[in-house]
Amino acid sequence: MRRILIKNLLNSDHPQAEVRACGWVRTRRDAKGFSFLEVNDGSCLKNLQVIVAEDSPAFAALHEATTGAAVAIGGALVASPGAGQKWELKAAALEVLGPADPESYPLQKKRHSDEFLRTIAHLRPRTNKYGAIFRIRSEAAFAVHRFFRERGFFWLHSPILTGSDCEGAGEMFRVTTLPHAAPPPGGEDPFAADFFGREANLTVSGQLEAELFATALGNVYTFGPTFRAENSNTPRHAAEFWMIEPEMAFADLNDDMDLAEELVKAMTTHVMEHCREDLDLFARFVDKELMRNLEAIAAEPYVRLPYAEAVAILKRSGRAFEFPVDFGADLQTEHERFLCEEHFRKPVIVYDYPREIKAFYMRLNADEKTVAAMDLLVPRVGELVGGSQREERLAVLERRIAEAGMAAKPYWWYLDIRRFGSVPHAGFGLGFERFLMMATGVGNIRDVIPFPRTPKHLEF
RNA sequence: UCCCCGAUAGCUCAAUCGGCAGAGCGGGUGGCUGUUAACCACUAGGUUGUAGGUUCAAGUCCUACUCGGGGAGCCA
Repeated sequence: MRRILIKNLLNSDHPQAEVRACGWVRTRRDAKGFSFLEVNDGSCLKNLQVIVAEDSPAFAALHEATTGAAVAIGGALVASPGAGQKWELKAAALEVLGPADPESYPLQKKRHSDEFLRTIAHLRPRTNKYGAIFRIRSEAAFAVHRFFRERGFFWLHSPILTGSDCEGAGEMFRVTTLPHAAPPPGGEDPFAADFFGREANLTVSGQLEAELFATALGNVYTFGPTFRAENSNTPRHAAEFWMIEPEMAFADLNDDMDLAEELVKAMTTHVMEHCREDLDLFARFVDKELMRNLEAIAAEPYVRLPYAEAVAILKRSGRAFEFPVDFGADLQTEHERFLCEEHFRKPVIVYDYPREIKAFYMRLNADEKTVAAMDLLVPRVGELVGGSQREERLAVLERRIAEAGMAAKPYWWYLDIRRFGSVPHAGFGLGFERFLMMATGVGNIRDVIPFPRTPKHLEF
């Protein structure tokens, strides 16, 4: 008999005489004459309550059905006389597919700390909280694709391996097939004997490739893993993380801010509509304010604030910041938090940053002092989105590359786009894990990605 | 990379001034006619992160290291 997902059994609108359910035992409660098994198959947060009576053939295997064991149960889905669940499964047959030694199985019914669960990341999805996180993660990814598809964007598979060593988004991971022990002789090209015959790295961003395709397909987005070899040790950074990077042709900074706001709202709304039960767990145990915050993020317009005004607000605040606020200096974490958590109490988009503190490819504004860049800041998470209108004027871009002290030659293809049919275009990057932190209230990026990669951590 | 805090049973934590290392949960055994973070009784479980030092005596004080957490920088 084919198994039925527990999610579907629990949503049944009628009793069923013969069903088969499979899953992992969360806990067993023995009474005189029968036992209750709580079985979870990952299809939803809730467990299926299974009744195993002493006089049932299922009883023989019960002693092995301990916490963590994989079981298959055949029986009748009947209305539960007890409070707390609508349906329960009266077992006629019980098979323990994979036992779990209760002495050494590390998960117990009671709450574990996130720190401990990180050390058993292979088992943590079997807990309520992590099961919920990764169901939400899957649904949020679906929301991304749905959002862009509905708007005529094409999903661009930007490369993971890249030959450009100068994307300016942070330290890169080197990719090589050369043996460790054989450093190339001095003077020669150290990469000549390597797989690609030149330096290769893992991508830090698909933006440049997305720009190329935006000038052909119009509107595109990338959604995949990116890699940064920064020695960042914070709850908001990982060496491998997923990023969503849309790029629009014939678009300016206002279009860019509109798109970012719409995307965050659509992802939030989608998760609220499709992950109600899982989100509830976070609203109850992780962040009491969660639902109210998400409703505001999904519905209220975001503040749009030129950088110069942000600086003025911070100066007027009378707040003693650890780092002084001044035009020309980048906003510090404490400044960003003040703006969106205390002053406005909602998401804030800061735009038109001083040119000196932003990347070379951002479009120079008419004032020649600022660039058309924007950051979307959200309470608790900080920078969720960073984007800009791109510099489409060849001469200006070449000047900016020179000013940044960079060589123009490796960018020949990037500059070609400005030579042939150049158009105004804009895009941004949204950190997928940071969105998940915002959506669930989880405070550490390592807990919203299945197998976190951070400095000195590559287990699993 | 810098600053701060921490590490005691499988997990979460206690241990007063430096003086016998404990509890809850989890595990095991038994009990209980419907439980649902079940309940009741009994029970096993420890090189106090590692290495050194001070002391009659160190979980407790000192030094170094390892690991974990928080904050900062870098960013998404």
